[in-house]
Amino acid sequence: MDAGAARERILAVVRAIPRGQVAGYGEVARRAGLPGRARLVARVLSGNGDPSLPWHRVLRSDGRIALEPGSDGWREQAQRLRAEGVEVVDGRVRQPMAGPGERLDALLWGPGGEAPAAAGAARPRRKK
DNA sequence: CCCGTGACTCTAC
DNA sequence: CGTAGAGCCACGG
Repeated sequence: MDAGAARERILAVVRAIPRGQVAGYGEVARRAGLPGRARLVARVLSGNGDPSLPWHRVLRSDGRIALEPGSDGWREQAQRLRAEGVEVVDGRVRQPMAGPGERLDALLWGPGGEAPAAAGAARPRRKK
């Protein structure tokens, strides 16, 4: 698929995030059928330009806001989340996270056995 | 065409 | 919990 289609898919997934809930970049990418493109998601959000897009509901895999701490975007994202009832402490969303690969997704999108990220990640190396 | 950059992620220490 | 190292992707110089 071309980049344009991928972008649309990503935007669609982001728009589908329910109010008051959040999702990780990797999770969004996966749900958009683009495993391993978490970075692409970030790129799309950085230059979207759509005011109605709930970009603030997308966080890093560890629940932290991806933007530069203290920056305007950072503050705005935290504020928007709190406005939706999401607990944000020191740029981090309070969530009882499970293990890697499904910290945010499993809890937010349901227990429907999501496959572990394993994308863009360091592949199993055993060195030393 | 090579190289640096970044709203990313994961494994090791 | 924090840092360092290593993949991966799309883009711009």
